[in-house]
Amino acid sequence: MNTKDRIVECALQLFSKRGYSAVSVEEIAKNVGIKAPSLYKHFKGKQAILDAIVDEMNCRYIKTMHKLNISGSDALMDVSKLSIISNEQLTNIGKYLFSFFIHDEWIQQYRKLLVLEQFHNRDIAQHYTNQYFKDPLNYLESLFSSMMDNNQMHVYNAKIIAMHFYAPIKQLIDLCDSDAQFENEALVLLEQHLQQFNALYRVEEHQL
Amino acid sequence: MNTKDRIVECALQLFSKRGYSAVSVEEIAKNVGIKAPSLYKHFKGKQAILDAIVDEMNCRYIKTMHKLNISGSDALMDVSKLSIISNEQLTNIGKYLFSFFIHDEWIQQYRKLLVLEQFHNRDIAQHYTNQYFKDPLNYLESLFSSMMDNNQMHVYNAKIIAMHFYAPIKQLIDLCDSDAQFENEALVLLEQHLQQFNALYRVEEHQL
DNA sequence: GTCTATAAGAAGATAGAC
DNA sequence: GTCTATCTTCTTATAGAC
Repeated sequence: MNTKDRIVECALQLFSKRGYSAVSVEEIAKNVGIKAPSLYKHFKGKQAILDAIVDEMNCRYIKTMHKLNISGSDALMDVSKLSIISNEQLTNIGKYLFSFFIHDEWIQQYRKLLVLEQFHNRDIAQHYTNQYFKDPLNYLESLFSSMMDNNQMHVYNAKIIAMHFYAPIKQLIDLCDSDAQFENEALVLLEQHLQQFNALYRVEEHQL
Repeated sequence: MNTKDRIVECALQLFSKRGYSAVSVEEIAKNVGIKAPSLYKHFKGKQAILDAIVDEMNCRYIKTMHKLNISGSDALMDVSKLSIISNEQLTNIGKYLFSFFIHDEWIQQYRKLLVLEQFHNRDIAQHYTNQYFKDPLNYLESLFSSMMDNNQMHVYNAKIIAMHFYAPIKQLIDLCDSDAQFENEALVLLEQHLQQFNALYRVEEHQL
């Protein structure tokens, strides 16, 4: 990997733990393995590194969303392509969401960065709410909407069903971010949550 | 109010928006209306101000929890004192939780501080997970447990019911923290969430 | 592109007058 | 308790050699 990318990587790692202002340029350089002044050949300044991180991760996010919506995926499939979604498939969507957000190191570090900078940076607050609230909820709302149309789910407010599906998942993610040791417990709760969600909302499969 | 308390108040206000390390002692002093060196007559240093905030707010939290559990309250009542909880009372518990967390300025600022410092400070991470995850979930779990015992709720996993009740509320709080303008929309979603929760989980009232 | 040297300023903290 | 003056260290950033 070239030096510029290594700077972005190291900076993200440090920013995600302690926040932008608590990390010095010298510390970033040290982690990369160069001296601080060398870093200024790659970036105009400290702020430019943060901007590059946000641009890079935002770009990756858009690409990922594009992939998931167009070409499908193991778990997050195009809503319009599926007529019937089994309980197991729905459970897998929940598990996939959780482990994707938790186990991709870049995703996790960038989410932590968004959390730490959200209150004094409007753009970052916007990225955070879009990526971790509005976009997933909109996706799930349309998924559950079409499932209700096909008599696969009991009829309720689709937006609220989406919240009931997603909010517990996001809560478990937040807990893991705050304490990585919680993950094992989170996996059990995730499984139980998804089972109970199916029991509450799904029209029983033998009735289909 | 004395100067020491004003320092704590101003520091919390600033820390909650930009985080501990982005705020200078001079800036805190300026907000209080004194010069930076005067501040050192009240606190040993910057870190001592943060420690005082955490101690103070932790103390308030314990007192509040004590009140709610012993002497009861309009909305969050002692579980053991109530034999029957109506749909409306349950809805009020949810609304009270939300507006208490959102509208008390100290509570909101302290929550934001906990969020901003959680990833590099174990004590703060602990306070955050206790106050915003474990404690409310434990309270609700025992509430729903006793309601199931009394045939007021359909029988499911009480821990998961608690998550289904609380996670959407916490999610709406997080969204309001990130964007205060979201509050009106959040109130609508909160109402719909609580209604749907009752519809899903509660044994219908005329059956009692 | 990386280094050493260094400027320029900010930040935490102290001394001592009032 | 508050102030002015000051110290020291840290931090961002630049200049210029290699």
